[in-house]
Amino acid sequence: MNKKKRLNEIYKRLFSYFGRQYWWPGNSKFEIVLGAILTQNTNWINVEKAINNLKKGKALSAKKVFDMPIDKLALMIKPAGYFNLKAKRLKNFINLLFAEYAGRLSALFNQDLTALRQSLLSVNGIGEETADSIILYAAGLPVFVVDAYTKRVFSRHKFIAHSASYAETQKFFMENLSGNVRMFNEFHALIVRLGKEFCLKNKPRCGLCPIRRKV
DNA sequence: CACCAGGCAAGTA
DNA sequence: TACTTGCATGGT
Repeated sequence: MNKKKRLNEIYKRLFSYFGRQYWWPGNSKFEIVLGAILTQNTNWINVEKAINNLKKGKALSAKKVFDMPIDKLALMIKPAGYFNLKAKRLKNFINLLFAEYAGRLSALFNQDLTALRQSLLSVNGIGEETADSIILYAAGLPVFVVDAYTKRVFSRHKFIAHSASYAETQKFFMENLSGNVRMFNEFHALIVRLGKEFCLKNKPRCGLCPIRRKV
């Protein structure tokens, strides 16, 4: 079986096993954008605590975050880790949103995928994965999100080179998956679900744990 | 105790 | 271009 068929078969099996993942968790596009920045190298449980702090403080809106002093913002998102850094990153994004898009996500998202990606990447603190997460899960445009699990699993299973870059990995998925936004959404979520639940804890042949063991 | 979690940018060679 | 390091809380 060729790579393309195998890749689509893997998606089918993951979906059959785990079912729909209902990503991105969150009740608004703004919450998704914040979550995307807050979850950088951080457990989602900790991100939820940070978002709950903002909810409890009735601060979960672009305007509220824009008006909030950065020190106060940092304190509220503390459970998400790297809180000083992430407070800056949130501010960087919000400042662009107000400077260029009148504080409206709908205005930011009202451009083609390439232009939107460039806009997001221009923010200090938004890299490729965060940008693509926002594009796919908040703007609903077709881009495949690549994360550490994706590279780890699919390089160890020889779909891509171990040295594959973000762009190369993304290209492989987007050129070989038969589906579109719906499938990109579910596939990335399923890969994360797989990583969360099925790492074999450093056993040989585990394609999920971060430590590379000889097989 | 060690190690990791849905990265990113800045510094170094 | 290709590493290395700082950032930080909370769970296992």
